Amino acid sequence: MNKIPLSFYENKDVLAVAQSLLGKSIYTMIDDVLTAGIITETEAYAGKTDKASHAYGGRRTKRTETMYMPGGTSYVYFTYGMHHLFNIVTSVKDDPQAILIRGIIPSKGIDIQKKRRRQNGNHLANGPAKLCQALGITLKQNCIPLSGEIVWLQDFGEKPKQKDIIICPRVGVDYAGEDALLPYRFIWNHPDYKSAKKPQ
DNA sequence: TACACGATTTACT
DNA sequence: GTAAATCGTGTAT
Repeated sequence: MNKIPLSFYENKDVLAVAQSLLGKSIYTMIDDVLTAGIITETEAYAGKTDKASHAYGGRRTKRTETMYMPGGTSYVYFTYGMHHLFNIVTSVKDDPQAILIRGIIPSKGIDIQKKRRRQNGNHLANGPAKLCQALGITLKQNCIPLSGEIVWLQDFGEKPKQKDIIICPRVGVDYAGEDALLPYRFIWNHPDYKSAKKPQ
């Protein structure tokens, strides 16, 4: 059923994985409901040396401990007092790299996603907290393997052409100083996807 | 214990 | 364009 194996996430090149996630489908089976979407926007967080990363400097806390898990583990965290953000841990155990999923095109269970979001159209899941709400992701899905039956990715061979990939700096990481300028954000310039935060 | 703030979204001027 | 919403987490007392 095309499920992506854990070995895919064990790649130490987080930028390569972040870019190759564009076009993959993310599935969730939460509250007995199946929902899915095609990944159209990602951001890489490059571990201990990346000032924008929660694990910068090798920081280990109760929250960041998930980032030190082996590649293919989900990292969900809660922020702004109301939003959940979904990440995929990559690389090997104790190398805290992760990829933030920033946008999807809903593809399965769209009515459910609209109901969860109480929204329609292209505002449904074009942001990292929006897609968590649409897919039903909360802290309950933190630190679980993406090889299971709750959250997983599938590959149908769909992927953007190189010319349709926009690479630009990450969003909302001004606190990271010069690292805020790194080109670690990848957007699929797809006709059915309009990022809520356009580059430039 | 206390406090400042966030890998955001939404509503409002 | 700006501001409010809202609380877990990290770091300092």
